[in-house]
Amino acid sequence: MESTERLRFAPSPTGDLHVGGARAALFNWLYARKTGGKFLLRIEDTDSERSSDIYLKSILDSLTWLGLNWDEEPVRQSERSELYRGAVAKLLENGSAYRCFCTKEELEAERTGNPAEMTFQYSGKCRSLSKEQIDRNLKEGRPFTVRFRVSPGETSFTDLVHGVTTFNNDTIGDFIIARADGSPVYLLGVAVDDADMNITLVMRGDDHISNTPKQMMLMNALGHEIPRFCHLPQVLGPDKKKLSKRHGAASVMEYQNMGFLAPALVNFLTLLGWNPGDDREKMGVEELIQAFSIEGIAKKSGVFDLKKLEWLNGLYLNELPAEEILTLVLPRFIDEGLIPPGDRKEEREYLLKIIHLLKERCRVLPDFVSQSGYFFHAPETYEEKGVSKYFGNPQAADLLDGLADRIDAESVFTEEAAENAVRELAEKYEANPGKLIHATRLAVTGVTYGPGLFELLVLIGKESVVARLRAAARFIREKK
RNA sequence: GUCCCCUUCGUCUAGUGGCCGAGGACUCAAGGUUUUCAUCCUUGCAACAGGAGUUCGAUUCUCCUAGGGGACGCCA
Repeated sequence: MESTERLRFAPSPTGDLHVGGARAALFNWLYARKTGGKFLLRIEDTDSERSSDIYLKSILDSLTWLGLNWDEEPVRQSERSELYRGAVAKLLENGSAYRCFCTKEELEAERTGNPAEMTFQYSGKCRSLSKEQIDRNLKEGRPFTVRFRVSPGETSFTDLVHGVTTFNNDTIGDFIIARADGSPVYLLGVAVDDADMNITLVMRGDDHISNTPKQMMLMNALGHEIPRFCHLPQVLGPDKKKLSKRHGAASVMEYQNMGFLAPALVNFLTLLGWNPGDDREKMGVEELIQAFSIEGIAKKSGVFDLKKLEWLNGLYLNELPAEEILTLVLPRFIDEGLIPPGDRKEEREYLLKIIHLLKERCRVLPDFVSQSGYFFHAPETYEEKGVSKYFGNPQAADLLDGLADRIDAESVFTEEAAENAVRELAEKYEANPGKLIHATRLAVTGVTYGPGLFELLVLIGKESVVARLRAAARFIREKK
């Protein structure tokens, strides 16, 4: 059962965990868990300008929230500069790399030199500098970067989802592997670390396909074994462009805030670009691990369909015990000022009852808050289309007042009592019980939809119900 | 511009030469259930990018075209 498979997710802490990144992490994790291998984390923070620990923490928090636990201490590239320096020295020594003294300005000129061509490939100007020239430049203290010397030929690999992919090396310019300040650039870090961490399978977004030959060249030059590669399709926005903030929410944290459940997001993200081979849609994490396979990964990039996520989330929400929902929504009720801060037993019990009534009507967490205002205060307005439908009848005011009196006289206010009260009253006035039910709902909640009326009334309580019925009756009379 | 990748309903997808007059799911529409809404159930709308081949037979194989995406940085 124990396998030697080692996978990694390598985020760079320059922002919150992106949905696309999360999906890549998830696939790596699923495969590792499926095969009994290891899921490792590597923090690619070689760009000190843009990296920050705040984002690092945010990314780790999101991974944890999703349930993607990692196996070894995360590797931080910013802490391993000696390793990269050694690799650069080795490459310089064996002739695989060379110093490039071109300034940024010179390179810029090279680029804009032939705008029609748009070919951003380094000319190779410093490729064959003589030893004397190099020594002279060094002595003068001229800054330099280190470039990899791409040799002719072609580089090809068998991608686990795309099959054999081949690149002509002529189309790959000599690329920089170390900056003027000596720090390593992404390509070098990846090659060195994937080897050092004994990664057996590199699984990442397919926007990295064209980086693959470069990394292979580096690993070859360094004498490392080449891992297998598996490139995942991209996650797109509705406009078919890479998912980004423009599309609304692009980070895991935003979806968390929007009230989605982690298992629902995990389920949804797995199904985006992968399928079990049968018609299953709702799959728990264990089930996903069981069913996951590289063969099921799609080549085509997929559009993130928020509607489907909401549907799936609704399914998960529906089967979540009310107690757990309570823990999740309590802060939201407090934020909305519906209940005072703190966690008192009385409020918990009240909320629990509300959750029971609302549960199957909600798709995301905020729905619980937005649909339950009337459990805390009398409606301020009445839904317009309901008013014309149920409050238009001149008899309506009398009915509501009558119901208020009837309920007020009730000693124990139960669902049965409430139902009897409504039905008896309707009979007395020779009115349609359905009509009275609707009018009562509107009077008490202000809206025309919601949970069963009688359970609703009991939960709101006799006193409030009576007051609201009378207020509505007054509203109807004043309206005329 | 060069290179790489991709192309089945609006969206996620099944389909690996005949089982496809293309299946499922989300969305949408209609109906049923429900005191309302939601749930649930039923039904419906809706796709093989185009063109050449190969073959007795192409959604499935090959080529071309078109379209989309990605990469090309002292970012990752």
